[in-house]
Amino acid sequence: MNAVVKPLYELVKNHVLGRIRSGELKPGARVESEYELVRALKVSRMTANRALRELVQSGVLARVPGSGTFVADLRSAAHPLQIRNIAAEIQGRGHVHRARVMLKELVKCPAEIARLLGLSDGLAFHSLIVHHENEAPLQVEERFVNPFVAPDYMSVDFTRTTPHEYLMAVAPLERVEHVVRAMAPNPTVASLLQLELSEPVLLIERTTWSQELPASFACLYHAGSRFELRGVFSI
Amino acid sequence: MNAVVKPLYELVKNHVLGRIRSGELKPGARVESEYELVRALKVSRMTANRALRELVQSGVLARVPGSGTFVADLRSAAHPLQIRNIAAEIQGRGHVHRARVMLKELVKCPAEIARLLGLSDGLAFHSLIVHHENEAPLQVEERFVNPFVAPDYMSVDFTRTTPHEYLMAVAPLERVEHVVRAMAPNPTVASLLQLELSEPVLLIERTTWSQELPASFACLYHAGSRFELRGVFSI
DNA sequence: GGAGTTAAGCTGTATATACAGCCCACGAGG
DNA sequence: CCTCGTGGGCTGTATATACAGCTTAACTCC
Repeated sequence: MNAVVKPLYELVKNHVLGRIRSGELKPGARVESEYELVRALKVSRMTANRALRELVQSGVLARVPGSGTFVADLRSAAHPLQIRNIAAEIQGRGHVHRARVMLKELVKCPAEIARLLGLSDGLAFHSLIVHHENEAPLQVEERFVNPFVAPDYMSVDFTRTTPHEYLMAVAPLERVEHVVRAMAPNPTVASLLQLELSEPVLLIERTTWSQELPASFACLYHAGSRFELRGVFSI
Repeated sequence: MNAVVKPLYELVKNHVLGRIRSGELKPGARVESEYELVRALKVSRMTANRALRELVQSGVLARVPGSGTFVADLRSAAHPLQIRNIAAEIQGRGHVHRARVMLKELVKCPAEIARLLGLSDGLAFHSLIVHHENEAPLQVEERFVNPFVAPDYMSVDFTRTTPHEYLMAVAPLERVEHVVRAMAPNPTVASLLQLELSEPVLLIERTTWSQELPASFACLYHAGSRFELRGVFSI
């Protein structure tokens, strides 16, 4: 086994990261300029620039044109979490994913959702699907879909393709907005997730846009005791 | 007002993004190679390379050395969410943040937490703080801190600095792990958040590492009806 | 016809060079 | 003493060039 040759810009990044990790450089402290790195580490300025630029993008550093590069103030930095496709997540755990389609219909949707989807007549496709992991219900997915964006929504077999997958294939995704909150389930959701009404539920609201239009609004309900979101952030 | 001159690599990114947004390029489709972009858009290869590299980093494209560049399969892409500092978030809304320190002590902590923090004797600092937004309780923060990482923890005034801020200042943060879930509150948390026991709570568990050591483990409890996490993802 | 070789095309990295624009400190001149 | 200008240092962007390593397809030779 040969030692893996690391790219030079990675070495430059680690040089800076090491001084931050060790505590030598605290938030707000000044980092070497590109030219100083060129002289100290015998690299080209483009290499130093790439290293620093990538550290800015990951939130470790902040740069002020004309002034210098500084360790970012992590107090206000946001730590990322990730929301993944439910079917992919279940399959990634090596388990079996199964979807039960409870409803698939064209309805006049609530005024607030019609407004959100930009529907003048309020008519939208509506689906209610329960996603199972090894036969245990994990997620209830209630979705309203803009018929102008996905006119064939009613003819899709959602036991084979998730609505999210279908929408992405038929209309290129442009923007996704998520809201996560804890709530008590309504009787329908509780029964579909096989929960008591007192058991809390983790709700993810997902709104998607495609080609400048609101494409769909989904409520993803999960049993609090069986579902969690995880995220790791490393500098 | 002059029109803002966009960098060339942004124009190249938009050229590619436009073809994806319009639906012309679907997931898996091949994108122009760097040399094709050089010829088509009259830019240098480094500029095309930067544009494509940044689109890879944002998850829009995937590159295969020796083969080509392709539109990423968004079905498996993860959408980012962000967890922010509570005091910064409240102040960002223009509201008043106030912290009530309920406990600040050295305790023998539960075995599982001792193991998590790598404490052989199980002795850790323990604090319980309620964060208020305009005098309404928003978050209960229970935290166990490794005394070897932050020996002065007990002498800090947490009505002026949040524990998270203090820990970041005293020991450079290296890694943060978050777990988000919905749960029913225990009586202590319910009373501190002024909730009924039946009202669900959004719990964020945060574990931090500093200089190769586990530094702290925190449980952040929020009233489900007053707190939510938000995230936007755009291509 | 099949197997092995070769060439073209691709990404990934690295360098030297150039110019624009911003910031700050220093110094000259009022 | 205060103000204005200037120069040095910094980031940001852009180009031309080079080489390594990988993949794929075509082509040659058996």
